[in-house]
Amino acid sequence: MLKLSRLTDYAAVVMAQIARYPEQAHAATELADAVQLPHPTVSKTLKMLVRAGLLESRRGSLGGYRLARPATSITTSDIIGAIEGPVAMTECSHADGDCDLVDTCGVADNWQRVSLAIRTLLDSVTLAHLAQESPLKLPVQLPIQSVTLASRAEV
Amino acid sequence: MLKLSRLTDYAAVVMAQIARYPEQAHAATELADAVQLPHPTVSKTLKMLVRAGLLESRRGSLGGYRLARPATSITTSDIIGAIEGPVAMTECSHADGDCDLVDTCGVADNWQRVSLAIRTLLDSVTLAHLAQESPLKLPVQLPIQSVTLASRAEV
DNA sequence: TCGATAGGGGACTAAAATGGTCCTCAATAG
DNA sequence: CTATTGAGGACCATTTTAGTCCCCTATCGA
Repeated sequence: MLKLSRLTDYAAVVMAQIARYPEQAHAATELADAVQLPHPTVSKTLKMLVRAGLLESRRGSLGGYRLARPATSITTSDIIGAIEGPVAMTECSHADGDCDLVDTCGVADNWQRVSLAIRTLLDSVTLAHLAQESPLKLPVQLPIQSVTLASRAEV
Repeated sequence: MLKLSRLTDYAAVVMAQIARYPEQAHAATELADAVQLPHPTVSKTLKMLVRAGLLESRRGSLGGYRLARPATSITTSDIIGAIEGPVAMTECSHADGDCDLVDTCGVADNWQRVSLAIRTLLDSVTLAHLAQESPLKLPVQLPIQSVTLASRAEV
């Protein structure tokens, strides 16, 4: 299904929630409540986001989480990467490719390109986009159409 | 990581192998050998591809597998779908969305759009592309860049 | 200085998905 | 009739994922 893990999903929701009120610090409890998810799980997710450098945390009574940088410069790719590790469709599409089938496979190169295209796409959608109430309809969808035509025409 | 399952990877490799010699029928054993993967696993993969309607099979001594339609009209999306089920990034991005968090989530719409964009991308890359020895360098990659600009400019 | 409020780190478990193997049955060609 | 080749499904081992919990540390304010 090429699906995101559930935690990644949570991460996106939580990040979006924070992004909507960037000024204040958000406690894990508060977020869990706002988002209707069990506190320990949300907490775990938040920790991962901190470790990835997307959130900053502050302990103590007035503590909580806030964005480490503006929502416009946090990408979906960053969020996915924070929870699942770097985006890579196939074994061999990360740098230290150690797939011993490269010879017989004959598909590696092209997969890597597809992978790259997806990464680029995910890089182009920011947290600011996600957090927007109004859906980002055309901006993403329309230009993609031209890709379809372009690459189809090539063959 | 947003990774394909290993079986999907195998499927792509095997399909590409078949696509390179579309005239003949390919026995599972032959394919397993060509691709350097254990026979039972390859066999399983082939069965799945048949059930998804991407391959046609024929039993008996001169039997084997061949493409159900030309390589140009089989997409990577089809292949992924055959093994992992329909491409959908989030729980709620398939039709029968039954996520009870839609209200508090506030991100669903946009994820669905990202999902759609990826699906569109995967639809635009065909088996013929994959099977090509020479990588499809620019066709896919360049137009995507314009997506980046387009959607960034929008926010 | 103390205590209440928050997060940090990591261990641990249960459940599910994945990968891989195997066995028996059915179809086809010669 | 027999050798070949796929269909279908059971089965198991391993890994991944999700979720919980506990104990420690930092910060604020009384």
